Amino acid sequence: MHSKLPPGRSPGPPNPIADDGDEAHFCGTCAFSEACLTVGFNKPDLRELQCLVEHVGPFRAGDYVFRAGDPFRTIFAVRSGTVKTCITDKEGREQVLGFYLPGEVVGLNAIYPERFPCDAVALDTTFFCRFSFPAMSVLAGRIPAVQQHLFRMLSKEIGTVSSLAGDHSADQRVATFLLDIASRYATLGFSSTRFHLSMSRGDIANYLRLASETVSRVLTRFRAKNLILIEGRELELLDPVRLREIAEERLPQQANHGDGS
Amino acid sequence: MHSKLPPGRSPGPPNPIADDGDEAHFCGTCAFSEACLTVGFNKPDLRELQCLVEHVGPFRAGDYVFRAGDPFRTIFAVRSGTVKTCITDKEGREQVLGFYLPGEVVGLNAIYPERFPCDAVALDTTFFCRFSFPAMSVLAGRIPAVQQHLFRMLSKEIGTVSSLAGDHSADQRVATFLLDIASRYATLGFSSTRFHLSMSRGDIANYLRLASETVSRVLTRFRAKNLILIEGRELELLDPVRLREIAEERLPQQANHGDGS
DNA sequence: CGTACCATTGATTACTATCAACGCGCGTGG
DNA sequence: CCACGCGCGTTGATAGTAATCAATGGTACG
Repeated sequence: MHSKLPPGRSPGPPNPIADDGDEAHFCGTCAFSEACLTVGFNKPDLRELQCLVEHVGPFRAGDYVFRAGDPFRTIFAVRSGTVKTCITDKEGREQVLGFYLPGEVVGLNAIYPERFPCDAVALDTTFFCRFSFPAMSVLAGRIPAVQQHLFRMLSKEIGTVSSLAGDHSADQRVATFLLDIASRYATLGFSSTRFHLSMSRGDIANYLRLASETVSRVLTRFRAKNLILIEGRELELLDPVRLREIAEERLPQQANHGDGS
Repeated sequence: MHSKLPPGRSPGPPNPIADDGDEAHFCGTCAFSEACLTVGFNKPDLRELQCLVEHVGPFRAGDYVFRAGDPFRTIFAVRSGTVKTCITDKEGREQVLGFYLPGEVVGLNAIYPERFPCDAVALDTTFFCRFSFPAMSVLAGRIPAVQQHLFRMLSKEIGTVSSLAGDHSADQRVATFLLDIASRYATLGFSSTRFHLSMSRGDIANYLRLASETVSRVLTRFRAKNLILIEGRELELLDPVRLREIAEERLPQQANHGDGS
């Protein structure tokens, strides 16, 4: 189980894991569980899904799962651990595109270019279910639930990426980020108020288009306001309601004097 | 040129249009042309594609094509005109998510939520091919080329949205935007150096996460450097190479005095 | 012919990046 | 065992880019 986190991982809460599946069954939290359940675990169709999946890992923190430019053949569903995707421009500057938690699928943005447009890097010790995309496409042609699931995942990813689009203050971005991660852990059945951040401040900052110092300062400020408890990468959300307000507030400074007009 | 634009549109430069299709044929520039051509124009399969498409329009500038919250049933391929998608938060502030030119498809981000997550607003007089998504899914199950095309469009949209992600200077953002629009017009077979911007400065600014004053200033600066000619919404790229450099340069601070040199 | 919106330009503000220094934990190697 | 280096995170001081506030001219439209 999680008991043996390979490198003498210091104390701290165990890492969420989604490995209730085995050779014969998919993980309950797997990105494809819905499709599988719809189809039914015992039908021959499922056997085919089983055949086109491969369990890979472990990847250690810092390992590349794939690299920008690699030919696209497979998509990766995270079983346990965390992944970041990022592009590196020619000057060597990195741009974090996203983080993927257990049950989420990495690599969908590679279908169109037919090459991975970004790197994927493990942040934790990470395991995947690897699916052959061509095989899955064929299956999708025969099983509407699989096809629909792929469409939905792709569409969802568009929405996820768009949500970063707005021009928000540093406070708003950080609050939104914390709540987003929390809700994704909640989906996995883990605590939505207490969890471990697998990524560094630098990665968070990069993802949010901020400087890492700014992220540090915002977190310090949130802690001072008793909105969160944070120690290293261990986080507890003390006031999610207020965080939500911060994330959504639109008026950076409401110096509302009598603008009653 | 493109013979008959249905409603007698007032003066002004002709708007790029992609309506070489008719009842029996799809537009050559249509987002689905590839799928159609792969299948073959004369096969029975294509007849089904024809059956699930509907030509709708015209929409006038400012008209809503769909609104956030509307139930999702159809996707829209732009035949002619331009569309912006945007979300409006509860305080009434708008956030532009994207612009869609002829041949591009609007609405793919609605598959997952099963409702449109954003508004779509015509910026021009605009016509669409409207596709029933459930019907198209069924067809995709039988015609691999159609399914593949949907996957590719979805994946491509993820990449498009991600490209806004980076933290770039105002100059970089504007240069990137101009080149992106130019290349998309080029794909349509129109000039890639001279075209009409259908959207206001405010929309561009909003899309790029800038203030409209900033966009104005950048454009003025680009004109002063002889990188572009711009008059109202008529634009000519005089030095796409240099614009590309600006879009990609990494060091914001370059004390360029003798630029024109 | 007035109203409203768009675009441009100027002056000022302010948010966040940048530069800099320091503490801390950890692995390495003397 | 302890010195050392290194990456990470925090905090402080300063500066710069773009937002905001403000005013003007142009243009479409009723």
